[in-house]
Amino acid sequence: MQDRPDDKYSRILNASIQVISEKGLEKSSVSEIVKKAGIAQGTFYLYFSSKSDLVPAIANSLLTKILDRMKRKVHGGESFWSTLNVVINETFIVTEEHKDIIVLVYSGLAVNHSMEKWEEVYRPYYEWLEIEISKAVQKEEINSDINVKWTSRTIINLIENAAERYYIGGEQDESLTVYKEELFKFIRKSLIAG
Amino acid sequence: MQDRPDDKYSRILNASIQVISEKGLEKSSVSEIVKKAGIAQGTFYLYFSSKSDLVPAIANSLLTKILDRMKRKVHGGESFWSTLNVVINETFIVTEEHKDIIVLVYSGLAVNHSMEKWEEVYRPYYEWLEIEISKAVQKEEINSDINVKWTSRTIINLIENAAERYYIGGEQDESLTVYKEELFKFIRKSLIAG
Amino acid sequence: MQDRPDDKYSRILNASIQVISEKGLEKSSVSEIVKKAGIAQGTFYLYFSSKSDLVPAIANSLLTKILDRMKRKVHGGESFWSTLNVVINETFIVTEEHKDIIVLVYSGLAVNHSMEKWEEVYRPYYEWLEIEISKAVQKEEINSDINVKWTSRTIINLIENAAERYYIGGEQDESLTVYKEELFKFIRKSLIAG
Amino acid sequence: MQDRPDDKYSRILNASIQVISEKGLEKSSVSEIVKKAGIAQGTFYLYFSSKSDLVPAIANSLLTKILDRMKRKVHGGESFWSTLNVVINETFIVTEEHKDIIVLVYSGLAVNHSMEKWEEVYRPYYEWLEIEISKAVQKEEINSDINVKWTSRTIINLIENAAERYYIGGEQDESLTVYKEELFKFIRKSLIAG
DNA sequence: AATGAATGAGTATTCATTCAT
DNA sequence: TATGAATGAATACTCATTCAT
Repeated sequence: MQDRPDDKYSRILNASIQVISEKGLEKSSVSEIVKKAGIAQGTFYLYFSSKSDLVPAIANSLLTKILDRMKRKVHGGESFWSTLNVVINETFIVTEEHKDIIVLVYSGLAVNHSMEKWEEVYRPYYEWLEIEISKAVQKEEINSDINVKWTSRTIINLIENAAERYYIGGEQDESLTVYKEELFKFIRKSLIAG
Repeated sequence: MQDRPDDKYSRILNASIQVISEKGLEKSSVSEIVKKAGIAQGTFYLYFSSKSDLVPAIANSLLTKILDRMKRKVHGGESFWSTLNVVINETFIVTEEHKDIIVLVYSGLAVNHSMEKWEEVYRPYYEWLEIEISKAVQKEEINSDINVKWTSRTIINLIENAAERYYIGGEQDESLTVYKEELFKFIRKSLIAG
Repeated sequence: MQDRPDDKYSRILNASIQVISEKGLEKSSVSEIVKKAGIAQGTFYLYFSSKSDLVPAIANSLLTKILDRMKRKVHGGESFWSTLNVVINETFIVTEEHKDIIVLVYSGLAVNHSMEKWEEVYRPYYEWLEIEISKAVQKEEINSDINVKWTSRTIINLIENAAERYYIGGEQDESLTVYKEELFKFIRKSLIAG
Repeated sequence: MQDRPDDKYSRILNASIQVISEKGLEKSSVSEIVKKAGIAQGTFYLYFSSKSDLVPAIANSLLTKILDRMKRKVHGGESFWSTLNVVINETFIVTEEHKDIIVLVYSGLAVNHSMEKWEEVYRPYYEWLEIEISKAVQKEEINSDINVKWTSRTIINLIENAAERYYIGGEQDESLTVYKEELFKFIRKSLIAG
């Protein structure tokens, strides 16, 4: 992972996302990825130490994208409930766009027993929400009797799971709006002072 | 999958769980599984159509186990909150016991694009909780203003995720008791009438 | 091979011909053959000692069929040239009917290094034509200056090859009638006294 | 197939011919071939797409060899009968030398349903003889009342078959010289004007 | 004679990775 | 940096054959 991926790095990453979206990780070969990226076989290993090194890079890329979108929509003055809606909406949008690869991202790290990577990749996202929650506690929008860290992670997982179930699991009995409202209500009731 | 797995089927399944727990699915070989099961290579294919056919079978085995444990502890007279505690406790117990394979189960089905299997395997569990929730609604223990089906699935996912984060993600900043209480409170607040 | 194949033997043989015609020998499995024959796996080995034992049996079946057809059309009084036409016609008819398996028969025996079987299977056919040729020599229809045994085998091979080239090799530039006439002329010129 | 096979291609091809001559195609393993060729397993697949891809390559190699030998002995001034003798002699020589693999070549293409390859491989040989026959027709050495294309193919098949029967089928009742003379006479009588 | 569950040897092919250029 | 030819380890799966019933 590099902060400023040069051209080749990005080309590999994008080619990976395309190929892996189509065939899944196991059935994707490095040779197909480099072919799509337009580089030589050996060049791959100048940017990634192995094929499985792609997974955290993809995860990072996607989570960075999600977090950037959220930050761009949240400016600081609004209520926490507005922020929560942003989190829900953006998660659903990105999950829909990347549904073929997002399961890999959400779970693939775990499957490969690389928990440290998982933690590392998710940390900025978790921490950003922790801050938002803390501010909401201070503003007394939500109950002070909660564990901020635990709540941050639980909410993120809850929203991700709901989006997955909706787009990937095919749980589309209701309209998207109703589905997201149900989710919003569920979380809100848990958090509000009462 | 068979309701009454005969001896060979069970031996393969148990051997698979052992081997896959140790090495993960990809690094587990059929030859190692059959060696541990004490059967011939070809016999494997009389009971499973392929190596990946093991995943839903293991998932089914684990979920059946969890559900059986829950049903044994829930008798019908108790409050929903008591039932919810059983669900939380049993999920945490089985997750701890099978933590090396449970991520595979929760995510492997999705990764292999076998959503139908996922739905099929989870259905009895989802439906059982739906009934419990419906009863609680009738008893006015929980808010009638909820979508029972959606709530059932969300609660199960929420609890599974929390247990995973605790045992697999290493999110053990607090005592298990406190952690589970946090979870119970979070769900309870979402459900109670108010 | 049995002179009076009982019911099961015939069912296996016919199933083999069907399956092998479709997929070729190597890709045909005993399990598929027995399935089509409607018998148990083990029963196959009561009638054939191995899978490759099928090839000479099929060859024998086909050559017996060809020879029977020829004998039925040749009664003894006609000229050798009439007999030659029968041989050509019947070879072409059976080659067309069994084109998917006949290459296997003509060459498969040789490929499996089982020359003795080949000789054994072809012998009745070769010998029948030797007798016809000898009679033609005596009737001074054909040149006495030939090696009867060699000629018999050469003619049979020549006709078989021409039929193969026509139906299997796709050498169908001309009409079938013209093609067979070319063949007839070629052989006749070689044989006639002059 | 390449016109200028590089070193590795040739080494694989020669190793294949040796191994397959000994054990036949089915019982020859790629691992044995690469071992004999002194290259890595994977390298095989850089030059041949599969094991069965060897068959047309071997066929091409052998037919090229036969045709080269013939062309070297035929200079253009001689009579067609001299050329025919060259064709017979060289076919017998190469058949003897490669008797363990030549049946595979003559029949393997056909067995594998790869008629196009067969046609492609044989074409230069067929065409060369067509030209020789045409010249003989012009010189009035042979009957003008023949189909040149058909005759070319028939003669080649006839000679190949005779050589096979002699060396592989064990049809060695007479001396080689007498056997070849019988063959020469048979063809000559068919062709000469009369 | 017939069965069919069980066997286990056998192998083509893939592909991540390396390294000489 | 970049290449891509070469490597060779690694394995799921097939299927002819057996044998207890």
